[in-house]
Amino acid sequence: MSIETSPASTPVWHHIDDAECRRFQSSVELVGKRWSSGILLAVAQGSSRFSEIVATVTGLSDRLASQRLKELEQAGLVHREVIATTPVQIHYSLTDRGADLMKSLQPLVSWGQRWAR
Amino acid sequence: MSIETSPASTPVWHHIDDAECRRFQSSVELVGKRWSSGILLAVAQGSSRFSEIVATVTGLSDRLASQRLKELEQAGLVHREVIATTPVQIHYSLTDRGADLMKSLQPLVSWGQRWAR
DNA sequence: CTGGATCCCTATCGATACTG
DNA sequence: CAGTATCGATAGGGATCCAG
Repeated sequence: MSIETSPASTPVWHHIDDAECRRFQSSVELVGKRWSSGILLAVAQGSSRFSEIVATVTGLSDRLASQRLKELEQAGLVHREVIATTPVQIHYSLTDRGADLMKSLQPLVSWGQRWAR
Repeated sequence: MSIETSPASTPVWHHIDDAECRRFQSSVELVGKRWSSGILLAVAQGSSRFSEIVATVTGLSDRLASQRLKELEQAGLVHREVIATTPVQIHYSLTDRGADLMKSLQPLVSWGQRWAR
């Protein structure tokens, strides 16, 4: 699956693979869910504790933070580590997969810059 | 706003700009909405007529196609052209901005390939 | 501190029917 | 052909309270 734009021409579709298409779609839908990108950015930034993430992402509630983190963990993007202190500490971090995703999202950031109004 | 991963280390946050962050978030949320990516891919592929898009994107209904296309048009990603024939024909195409978006999404496709299970 | 459970409200969806 | 209108069902979200 790839898309190319030749100069002064229309985009061209080169190859479609259904499974790949679904993977792409589910990825972009997860990341596109409300708060997901904010949480990923916060974690990428260095926020590791639950309350830290909630504080970093403006407007994010406990409930949604919990829910999204669970989804992101299930998707293998975020790693959850329990540290047996009292009280218990939880550390969140990006998995390799998650970190690679963030790098793959960088062109999208640049796109936003290029076309800023 | 940029994210980097140094070898064998954790991702590093270099710079945050709130406006840029919101732009990024709203972009990814629009593209991440159900059917959006499918529609964009269909149009990038060459589907230009309304019914063609609906037929190309499996499971997409008239109503949602209409709604998403309106959103994508408002976001400046898709161009809608009315051709005064009888009956009237509508042609959809990617704007330059939309085509550039699709190119910026390519690393995400590659990411999906790299981490396919 | 890190969430889980509940309530309740709104947005969104799919299906169906209809129009210029 | 290219949508719009309407409706009931469902999912998502905020607020609040509670627990290990």
